[in-house]
Amino acid sequence: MNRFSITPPTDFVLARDACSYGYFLLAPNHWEPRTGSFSTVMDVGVEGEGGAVRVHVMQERLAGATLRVRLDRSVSALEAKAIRAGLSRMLRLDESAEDLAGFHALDARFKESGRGRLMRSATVFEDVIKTVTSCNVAWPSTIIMNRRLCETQGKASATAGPGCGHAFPTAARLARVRPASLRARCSVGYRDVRIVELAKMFVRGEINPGWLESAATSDEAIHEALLEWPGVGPYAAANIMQLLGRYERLPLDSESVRHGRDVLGFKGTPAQIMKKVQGHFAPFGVHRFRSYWFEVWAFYERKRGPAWTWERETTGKTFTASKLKDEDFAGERPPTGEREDRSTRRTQRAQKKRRAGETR
DNA sequence: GGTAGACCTGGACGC
DNA sequence: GCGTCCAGGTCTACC
Repeated sequence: MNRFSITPPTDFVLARDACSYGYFLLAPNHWEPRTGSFSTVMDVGVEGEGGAVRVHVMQERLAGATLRVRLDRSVSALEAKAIRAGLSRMLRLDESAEDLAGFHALDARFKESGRGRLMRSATVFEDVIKTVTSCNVAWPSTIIMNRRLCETQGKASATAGPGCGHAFPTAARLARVRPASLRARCSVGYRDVRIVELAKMFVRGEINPGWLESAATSDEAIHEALLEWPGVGPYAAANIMQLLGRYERLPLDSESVRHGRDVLGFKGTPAQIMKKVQGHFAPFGVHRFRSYWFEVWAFYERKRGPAWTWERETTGKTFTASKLKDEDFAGERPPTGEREDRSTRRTQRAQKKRRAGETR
């Protein structure tokens, strides 16, 4: 079998729902704007055996239309089942139109566009590592880290194709890598030890995806557990929770401060603005991350056009707080005073450093 | 509990 | 072309 079809939820639109979160721009995923098709590479075989599979998904431009899935090699029924499960997780095919109605009832702004699903990875492990690679780094570096993780540690697909030709590495694979090797080959920097340790925790069963994805597990229990993991702080924990489909916590970062200040008009220190952003989205209750995210996403789309037109190597690399802040958008240019503040702070730091050197 | 500084990389910037 | 600075979230030491 090298092709099959999937019946998605009645309101599912591939271009909208796949291009709904930054991970659609990260390897091994690839969105092709010209054809409106999504592809990825999945490692569905037994560890050490067989190659990865390139998976290509298309849909007619019609909500709820059948998803046509094409593979670059023939797969067994078991492998096909794993590919279906992976795609279902990535594209949130388990979230029906009725499920999203609850969100739209709380936040009617996104009812017309139908926004509600957030693209994620095929496995919890990949979501966790992708989150760690997005911490304390500009977005272009996250793109590089994920590409190199796939190219150097992931299983190769049988054929060449668009984007990365390798699957995302499994936990078993990353648990065996020396941290120094990961740092040298994948540019992950000090995250090397944390990534390998997380992989080992998955392999040893100390992190149990089943427990994390079980509806019986409380948000509080998961949040508490996540904060114990290496490389996972408040931002990463909240982000992993939204990837698990738990939208009540906001992963607030520097980008949230930019949004609070530039779009919502909040004033104050970054900490004060974050508090105001928290309060602003509180009325959206269990869906507050969706409200927050699609508001941010709408801002990006006003700047760069619809997400389904973005390409990883061009538009996709321009999403950094500093780039968005410094751009000369009509009516949204940062106040001159702020630019002067940045320049002044830089000069003051240089002076402080020089003084420190003189007193040594 | 709050704060300062180190961690590491790619990109921006000044010379 | 080279050197320096900056942004980014987590972690640890210290008060």
